[in-house]
Amino acid sequence: MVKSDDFDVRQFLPYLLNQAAEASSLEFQKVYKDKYGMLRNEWRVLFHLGIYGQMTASDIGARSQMHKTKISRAVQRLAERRYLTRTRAEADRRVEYLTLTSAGQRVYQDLKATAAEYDAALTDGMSRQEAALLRTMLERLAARP
Amino acid sequence: MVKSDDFDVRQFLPYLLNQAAEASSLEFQKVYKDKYGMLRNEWRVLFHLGIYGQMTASDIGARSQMHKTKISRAVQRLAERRYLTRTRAEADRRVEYLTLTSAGQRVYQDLKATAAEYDAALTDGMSRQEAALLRTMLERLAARP
DNA sequence: GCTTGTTAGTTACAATTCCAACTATTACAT
DNA sequence: ATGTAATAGTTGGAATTGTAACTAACAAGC
Repeated sequence: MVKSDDFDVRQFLPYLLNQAAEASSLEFQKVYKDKYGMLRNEWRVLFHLGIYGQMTASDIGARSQMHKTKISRAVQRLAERRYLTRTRAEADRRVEYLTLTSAGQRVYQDLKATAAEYDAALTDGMSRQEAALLRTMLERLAARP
Repeated sequence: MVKSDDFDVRQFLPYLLNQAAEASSLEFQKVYKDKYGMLRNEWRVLFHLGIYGQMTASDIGARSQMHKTKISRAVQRLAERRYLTRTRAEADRRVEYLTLTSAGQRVYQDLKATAAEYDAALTDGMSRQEAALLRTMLERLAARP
């Protein structure tokens, strides 16, 4: 049983997380949006493919927690821009393998470099331990069912 | 200059923040959504009024970083449900003072109690220092311009 | 008084997202 | 083999959000 009288909702973790997430996303969004006309879901799909190489849409879903309709639409737009190619699996023709084109690879590398810089700026005031602890806690929070 | 070769985008702070924020929001959303048919922006407006008492829409905007159209629409819906009342300011008739009705107060108290419990569950694995540090870092990240 | 500029809040329309239903294909059990 | 269920991914329409333009009221300078 928790007393709510002395609980300050301003300290509510989901609220703080959303504020921090929105603030930091908005700034980085400028990069992939203004430079490449991409949406957040497209950037996410792109970077999953950049990290893991060839994947199916459901692989991405499993890794990213993104809903399959978001993935489907992001993949469509990335395919239109020729950042990735889709290949039907011979063994199971429901499945499509997604692979970055070399143009897609280049965009990924560029965005990754910018992300690295921006991440460094975000963790600027923190000690190395603090930054590491923050990431660990965020991962734990994201993973909880 | 940051080397991006050894930067793992999976550790990218905006990404982790979004994952954690989405995961934790989704669970709490069930409460205000299923129980009171509210959207996230409405819950946010409600809890600002719960904390600070009477406020104007722009007060809420300044505190919450929410865009004014979000606030405007959230206020409309909360007013329809009779969770708040709007009063024109005599001195400056552009301004409206927003105040929770007693029904709104009750909803706020209930949601606040649930939030307290949920927050306790989220910080369950953490030490008191870790939780405090996390909140501080999130506040800093949210506040950066 | 009359411009010109600013601020509070709303509205319109386009872009996104959500949700549920859908197609196509495979798996599995009888 | 045949009916039933499960899975991969797509699509349509409703709900929500974003963006920019808008109204109304105030403020300041002339």
